[in-house]
Amino acid sequence: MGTTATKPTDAGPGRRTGLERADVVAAALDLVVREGPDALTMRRLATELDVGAPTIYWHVGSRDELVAAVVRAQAERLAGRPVAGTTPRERVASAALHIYAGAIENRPITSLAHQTGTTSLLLHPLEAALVAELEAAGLAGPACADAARAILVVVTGALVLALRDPSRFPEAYRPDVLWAGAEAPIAPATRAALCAEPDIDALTAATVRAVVAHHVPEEAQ
Amino acid sequence: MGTTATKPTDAGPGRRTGLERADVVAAALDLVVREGPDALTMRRLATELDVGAPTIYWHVGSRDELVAAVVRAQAERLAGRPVAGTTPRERVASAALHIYAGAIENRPITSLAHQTGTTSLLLHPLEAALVAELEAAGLAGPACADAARAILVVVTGALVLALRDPSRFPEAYRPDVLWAGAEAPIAPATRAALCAEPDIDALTAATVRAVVAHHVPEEAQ
DNA sequence: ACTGTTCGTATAACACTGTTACAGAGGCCC
DNA sequence: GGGCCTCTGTAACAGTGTTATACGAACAGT
Repeated sequence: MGTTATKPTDAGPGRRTGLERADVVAAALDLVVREGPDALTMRRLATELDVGAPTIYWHVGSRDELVAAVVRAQAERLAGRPVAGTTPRERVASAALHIYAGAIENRPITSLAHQTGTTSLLLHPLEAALVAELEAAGLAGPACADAARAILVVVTGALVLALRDPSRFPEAYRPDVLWAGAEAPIAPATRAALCAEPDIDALTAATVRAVVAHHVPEEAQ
Repeated sequence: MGTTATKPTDAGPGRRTGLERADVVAAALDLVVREGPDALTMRRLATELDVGAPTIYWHVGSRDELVAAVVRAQAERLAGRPVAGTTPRERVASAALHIYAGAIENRPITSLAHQTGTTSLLLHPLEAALVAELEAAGLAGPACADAARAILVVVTGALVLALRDPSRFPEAYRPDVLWAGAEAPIAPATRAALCAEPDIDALTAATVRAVVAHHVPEEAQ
């Protein structure tokens, strides 16, 4: 009789699930998209994949590495968008705003990148697309790199502003409350404008265009 | 004999330490400055104050509130710096760069603000100083608020860039490695410039000035 | 067919984290 | 004295990232 039958069960130390690193990263990305950055827990992800926690570690090494891989995966998904516009300035601004929009649309992953300090990883494709357009516009070398970085700075700052969640800190520290109670002598109209919720998309677009105009020469005509 | 002598010991549930909320916040700020944002643990802070962990909660409510208070305290420390320059543009740019410099000098707290999404709390004094200078330059209402926010976006983005720590993500994702291996057709000079470590201070100063020039009219003379 | 090595996985634990339930002293007011 | 409020300690809960260990399955060599 089969004392220890060793039946081909699908649970136990020896079973192979055919899991690969890419599968783990994909599942992690999916989990973050579905349930937000805080849901990305090693045990939670392991459960999602019907696997034990150490298996995750075997495949991806550590949580930091996993997050970096997830952010990179998202960055590559964002990279494909076509650039619009006819003049060099329009095309450069378009490249910048596309990635901004893509990051906004996928809030959870962008937040994850922020929390872990990997924003620059997420935005790397933006830099690449920018560099391509900037070189097409005639820039090269350090001038080109500086222009790309300046635009990147604006997009990064805009993302921080757009993704901030005032519900996380206490009532008294909400921006509008802060402005309403500021003792500095501010004109009433200005104070009201500061208390109101900003139109971040418009602000971003205008600021990006200003910085682009500062670096990209106007088209010769 | 004193069976339960209740000697005036300085340990036990009933003792008063004279601790106040402000002390807790100050100790937390000090701890972060000395040992970095990750050292700010409720138990660690409690040990630092020679007190039990629940005492911290009694005074500050939760970690989120504590962090917000710490960031606010740092923000107020940053607010005092005098603004330099004679023309309105110079003065506005000076106010922005002062806070940028202050945030850079206190990396740990700035990182803490970043990780917890309270950057806008840290930068609020910047906004206030900016608004004062912008109004002095003749701006008011929405135009003034937009200008302040645009400049704030640049400073925020610059801080993210300046504080990123490449040692946190794996070798293959370091910016220079990424650029060296990018398959896009980039001119060699540009590629070299992208691989090099950027001069973030100079980049920030130039970008701030560009955005300031976009919002603040040139001085009538 | 037998071995031995490598791969991939599970169980169980460690050292943490934020947070809270509870109890109990000390001071205050009546 | 009694009662209340303030503050504090002990102990725990549920959760985190991570690792030591063991163990089965697949493959390689003879």
